[in-house]
Amino acid sequence: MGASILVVEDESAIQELIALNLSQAGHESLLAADAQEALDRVRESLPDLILIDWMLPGMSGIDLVRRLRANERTQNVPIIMLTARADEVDKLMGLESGADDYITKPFSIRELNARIKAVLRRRAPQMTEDPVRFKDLLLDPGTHRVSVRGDEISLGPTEFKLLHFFMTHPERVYSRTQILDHVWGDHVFIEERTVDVHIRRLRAALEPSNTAELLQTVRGSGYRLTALP
Amino acid sequence: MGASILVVEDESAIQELIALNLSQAGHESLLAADAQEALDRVRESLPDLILIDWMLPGMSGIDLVRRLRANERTQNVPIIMLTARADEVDKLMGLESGADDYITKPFSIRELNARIKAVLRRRAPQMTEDPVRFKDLLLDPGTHRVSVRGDEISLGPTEFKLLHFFMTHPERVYSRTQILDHVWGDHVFIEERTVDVHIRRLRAALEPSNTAELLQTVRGSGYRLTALP
DNA sequence: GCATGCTGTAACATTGCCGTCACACCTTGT
DNA sequence: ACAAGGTGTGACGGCAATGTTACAGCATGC
Repeated sequence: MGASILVVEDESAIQELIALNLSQAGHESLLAADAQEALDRVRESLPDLILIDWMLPGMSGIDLVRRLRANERTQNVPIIMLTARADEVDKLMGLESGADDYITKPFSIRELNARIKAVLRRRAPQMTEDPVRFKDLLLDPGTHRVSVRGDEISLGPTEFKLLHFFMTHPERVYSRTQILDHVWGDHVFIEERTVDVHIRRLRAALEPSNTAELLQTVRGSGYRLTALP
Repeated sequence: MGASILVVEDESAIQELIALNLSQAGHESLLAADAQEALDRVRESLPDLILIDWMLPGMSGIDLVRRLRANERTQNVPIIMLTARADEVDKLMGLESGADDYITKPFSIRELNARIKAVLRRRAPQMTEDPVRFKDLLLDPGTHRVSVRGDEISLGPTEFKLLHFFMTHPERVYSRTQILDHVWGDHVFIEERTVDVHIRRLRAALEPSNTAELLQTVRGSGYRLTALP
């Protein structure tokens, strides 16, 4: 814990309420009263999460979300919307505009905390250029090599990305759809069963090093890379 | 509608006022005059919502909330605080102690009803991606694993969802129809007795860890996951 | 032009789970 | 004690999910 959270809210009462609550939960809160101030704040330092009120003076909360999503720097920062209007339409618009979650006012502090915790928890680890280690496996995106205790393993491009994804997201189960999104990229239109085939090819490549059993299938859910039996 | 609501209030005038109002709204009201009585009541049957007066003889309302939140059995029951003191501080303390909402006295019946309705609407404990604990059981949807004190339990997809449902809705009896709706999804056309079979399979899987008795049969009503003997 | 390596898809094989039934057992009321 | 309904239990056929193999297309390099 101990995340930095930007609160964009014009009503000072609610702002203080949230800020106090966040600090008690061990978070650092940054405050902004309108969209422009929020954008300025974000330019200085990137928060781990942004809470945005739907109704803001000047630029609306939704427009702010769009702006944040359009900016490469901020497009991956999770956003929670606060809205007084409980209509389904609003919810949809909020999510479509790019928010990760929304809460309708009046909301309880418990609920707010739960949402924050949930959003922060699924703050996904990114696939960077750094070498990744998992059990005996060593994967280096820079040199594009995979090895087990020094013995190199030869993988095709797709198998490499697939293993890279699993090694940066170990122990977690991912559906075929999620795997397609992360490894192939969103919006690709590929048969889900194709994932199975690549899992098989990856397993075959890992087989000689006896590390294939790390890649488990979870019937009905997807696949997972695990260190446990 | 038709929720059971526990009212913890020492002033009998207000108590009766609320009870009358609740019954007119189609709710069943349970009454308790102090914190201890409230705890006793809760032990018998779990209400859908608890109204707690801030000022109570003996243990204060806030302490009661803390006690309820500390108890595994009651930690997810929504709570609304009634308080005569309108200070922001009080609001904060009430919410931080674990209440879902608060109402300052004097309050209008209309407002009370609105709050109750709102809280009940968002009451349903959701089956999220968060790990769930219940007694010795630990279920993690993210990794799709269930364990008892470290020992993993292997479950099929349906048994997993079934256990997940019960663990997020403990201490409450669900009919076979309700279980089908929640676990299989609405509008499925499946024999109700099928639920029995899956309950049996789940029990068999829990048997080795001596946690099978947590899954109780309530003859004529359905099933329930409970910590009580 | 040919060989090579990789990919996505389809088709077939296999596994494991699911839903249902039949019957045994238990509970309740008369 | 009996009947009647509710629940436990074991077995079984079916089928959906997954494993596996084969193949055609498409780059790339020689």
